[in-house]
Amino acid sequence: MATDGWSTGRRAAALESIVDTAWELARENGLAGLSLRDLARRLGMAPASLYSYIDSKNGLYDAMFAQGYRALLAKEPPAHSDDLRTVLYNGVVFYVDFALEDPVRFQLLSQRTIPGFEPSIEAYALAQEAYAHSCSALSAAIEVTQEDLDLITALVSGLISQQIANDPGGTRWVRLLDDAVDLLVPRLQLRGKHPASAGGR
Amino acid sequence: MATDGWSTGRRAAALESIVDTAWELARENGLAGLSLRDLARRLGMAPASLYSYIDSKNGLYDAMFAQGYRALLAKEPPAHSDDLRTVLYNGVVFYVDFALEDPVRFQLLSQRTIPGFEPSIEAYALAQEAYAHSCSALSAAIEVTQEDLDLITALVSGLISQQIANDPGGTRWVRLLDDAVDLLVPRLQLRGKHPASAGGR
DNA sequence: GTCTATAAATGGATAGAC
DNA sequence: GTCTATCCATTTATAGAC
Repeated sequence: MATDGWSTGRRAAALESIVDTAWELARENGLAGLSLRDLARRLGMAPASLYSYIDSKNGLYDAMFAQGYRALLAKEPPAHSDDLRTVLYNGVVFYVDFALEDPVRFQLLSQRTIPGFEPSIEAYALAQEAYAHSCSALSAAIEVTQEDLDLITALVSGLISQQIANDPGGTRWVRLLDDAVDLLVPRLQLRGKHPASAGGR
Repeated sequence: MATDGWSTGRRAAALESIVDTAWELARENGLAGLSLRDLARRLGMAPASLYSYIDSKNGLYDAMFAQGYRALLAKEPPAHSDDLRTVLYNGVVFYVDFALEDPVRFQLLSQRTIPGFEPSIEAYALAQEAYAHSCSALSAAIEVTQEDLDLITALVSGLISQQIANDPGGTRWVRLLDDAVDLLVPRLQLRGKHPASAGGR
C-alpha cells in the first residue's frame, strides 16, 4: 500500500532525525552524558514522545550504533589497486578518516564503554558487514590470515584511540600510519611468497 | 608529631579502602555506572561521609586513577636482559598482564571515557612516571625515537582494547603479542645500525 | 503520535547536629 | 569524622487524555 510505505517512510525519517540529534548531543556531552530529556528538548518534543520511536535508552544507543555502521558502509571506498601497499594504506586511511571524523562515534562503534549496552543482532550484523568489506579489498590483493587481519585491526585501532585520548585534534599518532603500514607489509608479502602455507581461514 | 602521622596514616588507609571498594563496584557495574550511594552502602557508611575523603565524584575517579598507576609502578618489573627482543617482549607482556588483570582499570587509566573527568596534575604525573619506566628499559637496550615508542604503544594498547572489547576472557588478540614484537623488532634494529641518525628525543 | 502528568528512583552534594 | 535530613536536579519510563 502506498499509505503504508509513506507512513513508515516518515517514521524512519523521524527516527533518523532523532538519532542525528542524539549524536549531536553525544558529541557535546559525551556518550554517557546523553540524556533523553536533553534529546527531547532539542527536538522540541516531550520526553515521553521519544518512546514512540525507541523502546528504551539502550534502544537509542542501538539505533545510533546501526546508523554509525550504515554511514561507514555508505562511504565511498578507496579506489582499487593491484599494489598491496597501496591497498592496505588506502584501506587504513579510509577507516582512520571515518573514526577521527567523529571520535564519539568511534567510541560507541568500536569500544565497549556504555555499561548496559550491547548491540542487537541486526545492528551487529551491520558491523560485521562493514568489517567484511574492509577485509575483502585486502584479500583480493593478497592471501591473508585471520591473524594478519587481527594485527592490522589492533594496530590501526590503537593508533586511532591513542590519537583521540592523548592528542585530540592533533596528528601525533595518525602521522605514524605510513610507518605502521611499512611494519605490516613485509609480514603480508612474506606469506604471499610461501603459497605452501595457503589455506588460512 | 606522632599523632599527626598516625591520623594521616589512618586517613590514607580509610581512603584506600574507599578506593578499593570503588574499583570493586566499577568492575561490577561499569566505570560510568559507579555511584557514590552504592559506594557508601557497601562501605557501611552514610553517603555524606564520603565527602570527608573526596571532594566530588571526579575526585574519586582521580583517586582511583592515581591508585591504578601506583599499582603499576609497584609491580615487579621484568628482569633485565641485553637482548632487544627479550626486553621488548617482556616489557610488553608486563603491561598487557596488568591491563587484562582488570579491564575496567585499563579503561580509566588509558582511555578517555568518563565525560567530565580529567586527571589532576599530581595523578597525571604518576601516569607519566609509569610511562617513563616502561620506556627506560627499552632505551637502555637500544636507541629509540618517540615515534618508535608511539608505535609500540599504539600496537600494544590496540591489542589490549581489542581483546577486552571483542573477546573478553579469551586469547584471540593477546596471543598475537609474539607476532607484534616480531613486527617491531626489525624496525628498531634497523635504526640501531645507523648511529648517524642518533639524537632522536 | 503527541501531549500532560507523574511515577519511582537515582544522582551528587550540602547543612547542621553530635 | 560521622551521622540524619534534605535539597534539588536528573534520570528513565509509564498512564491516560486528546
